[in-house]
Amino acid sequence: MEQRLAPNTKLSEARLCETFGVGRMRVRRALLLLSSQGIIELQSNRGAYVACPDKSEAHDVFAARMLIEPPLVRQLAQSSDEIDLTVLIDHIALENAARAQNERTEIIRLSGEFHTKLAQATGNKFIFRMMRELVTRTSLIVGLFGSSENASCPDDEHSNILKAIVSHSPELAEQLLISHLNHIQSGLDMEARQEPQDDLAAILGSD
Amino acid sequence: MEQRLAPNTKLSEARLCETFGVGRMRVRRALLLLSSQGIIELQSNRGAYVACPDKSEAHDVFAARMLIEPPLVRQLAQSSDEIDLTVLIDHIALENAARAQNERTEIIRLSGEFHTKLAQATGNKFIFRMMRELVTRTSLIVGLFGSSENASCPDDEHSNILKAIVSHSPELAEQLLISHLNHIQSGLDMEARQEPQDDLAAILGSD
DNA sequence: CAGATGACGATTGTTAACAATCTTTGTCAA
DNA sequence: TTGACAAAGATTGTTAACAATCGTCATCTG
Repeated sequence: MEQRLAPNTKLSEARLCETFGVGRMRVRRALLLLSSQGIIELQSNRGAYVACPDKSEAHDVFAARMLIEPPLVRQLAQSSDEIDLTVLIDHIALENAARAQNERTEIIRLSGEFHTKLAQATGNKFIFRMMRELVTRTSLIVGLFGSSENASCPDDEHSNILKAIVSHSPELAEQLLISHLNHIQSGLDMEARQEPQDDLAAILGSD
Repeated sequence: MEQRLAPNTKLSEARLCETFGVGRMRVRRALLLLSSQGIIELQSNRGAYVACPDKSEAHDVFAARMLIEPPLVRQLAQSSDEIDLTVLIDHIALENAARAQNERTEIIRLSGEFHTKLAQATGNKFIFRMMRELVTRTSLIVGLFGSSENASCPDDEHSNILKAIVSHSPELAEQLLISHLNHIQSGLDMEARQEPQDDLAAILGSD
C-alpha cells in the first residue's frame, strides 16, 4: 500500500523467501493474491512482475473513480449525520503534520488513504473494497507519472471536501471532489515515466 | 458464475480434487482466488465454505450497485455512438430465447450477465471487474432470498434499458435502471432463505 | 445421567524433493 | 563478426509425504 517498487521489477520467489524468511508456499500465495488485485502480473513459468500501468490504464482508473467517487461523496454529504467522520478529521490532521515536515512518502500514502477512508465511512464493505483497489492503482500511477513536487494531492482540497460533507452540501462536495480528481490527473506527465527506487517490505506487508 | 451451490456448503479439498481430477495445489489456488472475491470463505484449518450473505450484506450490495450502475448507464447513453452495443443486443435475444423455453437456471445466469456486459461495454477494465464482482454477489443473494418465480429480472426491463441507451436518453436509462434494481431488491424475501440444490461444476469453471 | 477428558480419524497446512520451462552462456559455422 | 544451435544454470510448477489442527466419539468421573 506504499508504492515503493519500480514497475516491471521482477519478484523472484527465492529472493522473497529469504527476504521475508518464509516458505515458498506463503510467497506464492501472496503473489497470487497480489496478482488478483492487479498489483503484480504473473507470467507463466516466467515469474511475477510489478504491474506497469500504461497511459490507457491510467485513463481507465481515473474514469472509474470519476464514476464512483462523486456519487459517493454526495451520498456522504446527504447522510453525514448518522456517520462517524472523526476518523477523517483526525486523518486530515495527520496529513497536515506530514506535510509540515515535508515527508514526501508519508504524504503520498496519506493522500491515498484519505479517499479510502472516505469510502470506508459509508460502512459499505463493497464500496470500500472497490475504492481501495482504485486508490492502490492510482498510487502506482502517481508514482510512475507524477512529477516529483506535486505528486501528492494539492494542499487542502481534502480538507475542503470534508468540510462540504460535514456541512451537508452534496453539490459542493461533489464538485470539489471532481475538481480534486482532475487536479491529480492533470498533475501527471503521461509521457516521461520516472523510476522510483526500490524498497521491498512496504508493498508486501500482507503475507 | 452460475450460482448452483448451497451457501455454507463445505468444499473439501479432497472432494474437489477427485471431482475435477486435478492436484491439490490447483484446488487450493482456486479456493484462494474465490475467497479473495468473497465467493467462498476460508476458515483456518477448517476448510472452505460457500459464502452465505446475510441481510446486511445484501443491503450493501444493492447500495453499491445503486451507487455505480446509474451513472454507468447514464454515461453509456451519452456516449453510445463510439461504443459497440451489438453484444448486448444479441444478449437480449439470448435472454428471450431462454425465457421462452422457461429455463430458469439459464435465465438467472443471463440476467446477471446482462449487467456485466453493460459494464464491459464501457471498455473500462476496472468498471467491468467491479460490476462483475457485484453481479456475482447479487446472484448469490438472489439464489438465497429470491422467491422461486420472479428470481430473475422482470421480463423486458433489460430491453427497455438498452433501448434508452441506444436512443441517447441518459435520464431515462438511469431511471429505468434504478427501477430495475429496486424491482430485483423488492423481489427478495429477506426472512426465509431457501436452499438451492448442489451442482459443483458451474461456479468453479475457472480452474 | 451430565459433563469433562482423551484418543482416534479426518482434514488442512507445510515442507522438501522432483519435473518442466525458461534464460543465459558458450561454441561453432557461415 | 554475426547468427544459430546446444548445453548448463536458474527459476517456476507440481507432486507427494509429513506435520499440525480440528471434530468426533468413546470412556471415565462426579
